[in-house]
Amino acid sequence: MDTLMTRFYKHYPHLKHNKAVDSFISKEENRTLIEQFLHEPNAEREHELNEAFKSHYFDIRFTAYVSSSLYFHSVNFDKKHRTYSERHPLTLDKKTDQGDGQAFIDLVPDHSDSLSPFKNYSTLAECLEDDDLLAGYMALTERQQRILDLAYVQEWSDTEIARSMGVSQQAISKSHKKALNALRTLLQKKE
DNA sequence: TCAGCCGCTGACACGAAAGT
DNA sequence: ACTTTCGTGTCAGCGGCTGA
Repeated sequence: MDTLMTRFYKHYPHLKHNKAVDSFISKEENRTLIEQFLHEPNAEREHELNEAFKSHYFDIRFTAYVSSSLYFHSVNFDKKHRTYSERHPLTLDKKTDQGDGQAFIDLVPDHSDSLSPFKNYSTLAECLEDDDLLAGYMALTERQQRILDLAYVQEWSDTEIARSMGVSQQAISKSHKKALNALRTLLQKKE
């Protein structure tokens, strides 16, 4: 590798310390091209080498362009978002008169624990009001019904359901999805 | 940036029930 | 008896999210 670079820079001393050239040489396929050119220099091989370098240089510039575009786009987005929020604060985002820096939103009690619509039920059958949906639910296997009950009434994760049923999370995920697909198919047929 | 957790998916296997 | 279909299982791998 060292000898290759020494020989290469002997041909092109002006390219020494050029980062683009260094990264070009670091690639195995490019080293092979250089090796071939140095071993038997001719116009065809030089052209091949030049084309490979052009392609490599384009990649570098393209990556840099995309990277800087993403950076500036996100910075601009953040600036616009902040400016808009400051000019048009939502009622709940406004500061209170208390002088403690609190916003109205901070005074709203969090009732998220009691938001579950099925808190007072133990199975989906007890709370489904749509007849078609209920019929679809009843057509599922007992196991699938059980999984839907735990997932939507008790709000358990697949992992928790799996643990309680003594099977893997993947098995629950699969049955869960299958049950939903069965329900969807049944409802589509009814429409 | 990385590790851990969670959920999803594909591949493959097995047993039971239904169909031929 | 054999084949097909269905429900269910595991394993491996991937991606998204989150907290350290």
